[in-house]
This record gives sequence, C-alpha cells and structure tokens, in this order.
Amino acid sequence: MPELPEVEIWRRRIWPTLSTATVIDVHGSSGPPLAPDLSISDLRGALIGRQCMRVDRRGKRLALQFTEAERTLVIQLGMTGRFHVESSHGPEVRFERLRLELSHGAALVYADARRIGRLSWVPHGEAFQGLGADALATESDEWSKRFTESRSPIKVALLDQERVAGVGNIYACEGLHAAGIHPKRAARTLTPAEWTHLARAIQASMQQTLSRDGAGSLLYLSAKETNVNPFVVYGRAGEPCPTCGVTICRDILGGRGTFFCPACQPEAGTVA
DNA sequence: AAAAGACCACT
DNA sequence: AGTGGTCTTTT
Repeated sequence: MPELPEVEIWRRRIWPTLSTATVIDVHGSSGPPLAPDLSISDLRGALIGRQCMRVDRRGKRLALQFTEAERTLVIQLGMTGRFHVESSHGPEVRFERLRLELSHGAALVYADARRIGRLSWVPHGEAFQGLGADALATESDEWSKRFTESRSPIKVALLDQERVAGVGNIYACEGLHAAGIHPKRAARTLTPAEWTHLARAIQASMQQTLSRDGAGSLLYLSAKETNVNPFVVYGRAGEPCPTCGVTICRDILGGRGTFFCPACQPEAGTVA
C-alpha cells in the first residue's frame, strides 16, 4: 500500500516511541505477514529486554536494529500494512498482527488487513538485499544508468525495486506525467535529459507527500477518509488534465492501473 | 529479460 | 470490480 514517502513517515513516527524503552513483551500469531521461518516465540526470545537502536529505511522497506540482537527485524508493509503507536491501552486494533509492549507503557502495533506485508528476521547485512538505490537519495544520472538495459515500458520498469527502490504505482504515474513521458516508452529509450526530469519529478512528488505530513494524519490515510485525491493524474481517469485539459486515460501496465494524459505524454514516434 | 499469475482479504 | 506490493512461475 504505502510507497516510499508513506514508509518514511512511518519511520519517523515510530522512532520516538520505539527508541526510548526496552521491549517487555511480544504478541502476535504465526503465519503471514510473519515470514514462514519466523515465530512469535522466536521474536519474543530475540527482542524481550532489548531496545531499538535504529530504524533504517531503503525504498519501501524498514529495518529495525535492537541492542545485542544478532539479526535485524525487517518490515515490508505490503499494500495494507500500518502501525499504531499506543500510549495507553486503547480500543482493539483491527487486523493486529504484531504487538511490541514497551517498558515505558506504550506499545507498537503492526496491523495488516491483507496479510500481504512481510516481517522477517534476517542477518544484519541482508536487511536491504535485493533493493536498488533509494529513490529519494539517488541522482538522476544514477537512475539513468540502472535502466539502460530495460526494454520494458518505463512505467513497469520503475516498479522494479531492484533498480531503484521506493517507486510504486502512484509515484510512477505522477512522475511520468510531470516529465511528459508516455508510460509505454521503453525504459532504455529515455534520454539523459528525460531522466533528469523524471527522477526529479518523482522525488518532488514524494517530497510533497512528506511535507504534507503535518502534525497529525498520514496523507494517504486522511485522503482516503476525506475522499480527497491529492494526486495530479493518479485515480483521475475521465477527468481533465490539470495541465492541458485533455481527458486523462487509464490503461493497465504491469498488471496495475496506469493513469496518463495522452496529450502531455505523447506516444513514442508522435512527439511533436 | 519480460509477462503472467499467485498470494491475500479487504473496500 | 477495484486495490498504493512483492514473489514465483512460465515463456
């Protein structure tokens, strides 16, 4: 569900609670989203009495390091993963999958309706295995290098976390629109100038989400609740493009809804 | 390397 | 029907 900015927002939000106390108990049940080789009793043994020393993020993945732990707790939120930071015992959390009770009385709860997220316990060096460079921390020339071999449509290639980590369906659509690139263009046909534009557009869109995380609610959650769509093309098929007024199209690429403006993002070969 | 399907359980 | 993500399997 969440893409890079939302995961970064979670990272910032769980840190103050997690870093200021030791784990005193662990609750949850086996099965997804827990990795197949991981049980709650494993986690209990590994985490009780330990304190979180850092929460790192690369792309959409979080890595939690605990004192004296031999491994790292890796969390991928999938599409519906989210956290609850409880300062005192509140109402039951829907879809609760993992709960860390902390020595100052608070608790960190991981909830995941679809159980499509992953919680795993891996050697420190493997936390970010399989992920490319972080989308927010990577210059456009580096992006360009990592896509030179890809014949896939650029929209699909952007979702490949092994090239650049953190771009999901929404920011792929938003970035391509801002850069004026058709989602079906083969990734390797993009020029350096287009990469500069695209990488910056994706980063700008992500930064905008980050900056909108004011004192309270997560943008993508509050947006859902209030039915406000903060994006330029994502989820706006049939509406006029805010740039040129032409009707926004929806297609399916990489198995997912892909939104674009046929006028701002011309097909290859029809560029004026 | 790329496409398709699988997974899951909701709105 | 629709879903913002990954895995694995097939071509």
